[in-house]
Amino acid sequence: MRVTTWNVNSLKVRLPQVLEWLKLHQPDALCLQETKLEDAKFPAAELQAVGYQSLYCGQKTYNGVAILTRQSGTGMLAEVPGYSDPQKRVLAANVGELRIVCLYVPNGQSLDSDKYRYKLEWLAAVTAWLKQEIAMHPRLVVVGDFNVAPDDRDVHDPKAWEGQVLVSAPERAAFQNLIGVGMKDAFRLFEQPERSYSWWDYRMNAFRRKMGMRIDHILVSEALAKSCRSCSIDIEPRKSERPSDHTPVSAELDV
DNA sequence: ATGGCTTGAGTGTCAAGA
Repeated sequence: MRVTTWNVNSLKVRLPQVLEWLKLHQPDALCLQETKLEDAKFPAAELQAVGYQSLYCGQKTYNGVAILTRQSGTGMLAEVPGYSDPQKRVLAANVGELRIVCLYVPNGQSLDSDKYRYKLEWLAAVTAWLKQEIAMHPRLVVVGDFNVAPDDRDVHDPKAWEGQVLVSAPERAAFQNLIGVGMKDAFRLFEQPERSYSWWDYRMNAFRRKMGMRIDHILVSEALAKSCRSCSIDIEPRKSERPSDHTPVSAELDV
């Protein structure tokens, strides 16, 4: 099984690229964030035409998550039980032997923002829920835009970013806490190129200058880690016309 | 220099992203 995560920053704008990418790479599951679409406007027919079924949970303008699969997903859950949140950021489903959780972690804006407090509270709620998920589903894959660069090597200029949102100590601790439910960062199970990032700012030619961050992640449960064959970032879509600022991250699992 | 692009909403120009 191959599982991919991609923050598309508007599925309406990025649909042609998503269709093209699906035809080229044929993952078993493609998890999307920032679809920015109400459910009534989700392009399920266009995706069906290239062989993918859609599970989605969206809203107008902001947020929105989806899981596209070749075989149908079951056991869909679109919110953290007991944590009511009008922002559509969570989607879980069983796909084949896997339980897949797709997350769009709040950005946080800045350390003194209410959005930052929301980010930490949200991560704590999700972590508590994932403890239950992994107990019920040992073959758990948690993917998405985490809006946290776990380590300084995930940041193009750690000095400039020190203490900022995406890298601050409380965010990194929250990320480690989430990992602590029994997950591994699939990307770091393997040798990787220097300066591997999944997001580059649209401004200042950040992509060309390799000024990025690794904030999109695939976490695999410890039970799955030994069957993980690879994890890689595909920077090709970031080179296209009207790219998303994020690029796909994929993992291959022997299941 | 709190900008720099991009998107959505909506038709002005601003919020939000990261």
